[in-house]
Amino acid sequence: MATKTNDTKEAILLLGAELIQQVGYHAFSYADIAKKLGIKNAAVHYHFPGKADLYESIVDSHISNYTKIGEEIAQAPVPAKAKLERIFSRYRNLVDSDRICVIGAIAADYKTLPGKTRSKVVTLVELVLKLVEKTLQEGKKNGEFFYTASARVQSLLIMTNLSAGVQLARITGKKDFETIRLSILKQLTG
Amino acid sequence: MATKTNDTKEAILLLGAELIQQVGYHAFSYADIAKKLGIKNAAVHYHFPGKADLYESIVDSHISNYTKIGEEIAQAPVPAKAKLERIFSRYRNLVDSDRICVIGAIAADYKTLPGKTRSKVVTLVELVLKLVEKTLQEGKKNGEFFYTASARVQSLLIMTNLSAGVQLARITGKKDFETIRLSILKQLTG
DNA sequence: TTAATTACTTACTAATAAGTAAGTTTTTAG
DNA sequence: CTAAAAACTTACTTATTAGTAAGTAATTAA
Repeated sequence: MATKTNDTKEAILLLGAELIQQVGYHAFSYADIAKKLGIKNAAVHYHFPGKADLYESIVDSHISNYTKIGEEIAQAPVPAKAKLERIFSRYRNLVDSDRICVIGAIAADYKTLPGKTRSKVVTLVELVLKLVEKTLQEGKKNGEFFYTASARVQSLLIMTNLSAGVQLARITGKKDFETIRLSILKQLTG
Repeated sequence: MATKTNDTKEAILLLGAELIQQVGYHAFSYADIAKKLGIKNAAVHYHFPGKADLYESIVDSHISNYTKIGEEIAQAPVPAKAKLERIFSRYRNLVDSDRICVIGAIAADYKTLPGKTRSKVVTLVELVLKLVEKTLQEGKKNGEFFYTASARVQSLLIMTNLSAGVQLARITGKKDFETIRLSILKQLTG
């Protein structure tokens, strides 16, 4: 039962995330959102009183998305490589849609965010790192993956490759992201 | 012969870079700069007519800094590891001064930058990547470094580790950056 | 020493920002 | 069908933004 309200709220949330990832938190306004959605400024404030509330909801929705992915991945009877590629493909989509990852976007704005928002961001980051860490462990156990560092450290290395990879792709081109993505997998699979 | 002008202009440039790296391009104003330096708003506009001019000058100064480092490194009779660590220490300093790297900061704001500025950014990025690439090649030749990918790809991987590493450190703490930094060196030196 | 150039300040503007109070329309539940 | 709750719009306010025009002070060069 999708009410009109939920549609509008959801649309604001999606557009907000898009803008944060495309131009950054401080480079768009509620007026931009209102204009694009054909609603009035105050309607955005109705759903998200302050810009920080919008930000927080975006982080929340990412937390719930990655939680869901984590649950699905835990049980899925597929190779660890396929599981990892599911996360990789999310990053490739970012490159294609002119975005950077939420975590990278947030890191840039981090010093201007309220404390409450910050702690949710920490949750999100740890969630993603853990997800990759577990997949790496699974792959090693399987004999699919080879790496010498700890799974946690390897997760840090891979996620920083991906996160900065999409950022770099903005500047030097999409090909560099593909290069990075493929060489991570190559190194991992020996 | 450091005139008063050069002092002011240089101070604006340094503070501008600090702010871009700390809070991002759209989260500070000329008024912020003026206030901190004890000058008037219009004085900032005198030296850098538009905010984009300031941005461009900051990129320019980074280009000249890295060009200088490149020249020094090319001739220095020190191990490749020491040369690489010089770049690494720049990134460690960022973490300690609550900044992210210029390239990462710029990547976040990239879509809002004018074309002229963008092309300078490309120059800067390629410069840094090339610098690391050459150092990696030298280290491999020396027998100091071990890596299987091409030097260019290895440079991409290391620079994305560092760039996103300082960003991650904002969120999950400084220790994660140290972990990343040390494991890059460990993997490289076998 | 004086004329010109450089480095500013004062005093604005026009645009846009986030946010709110009060009223209106729409939806939903009984 | 109706009342009340939800989802808006209209119409503001206050603050801040980037930027400029015109004037003044300081430095430099002839």
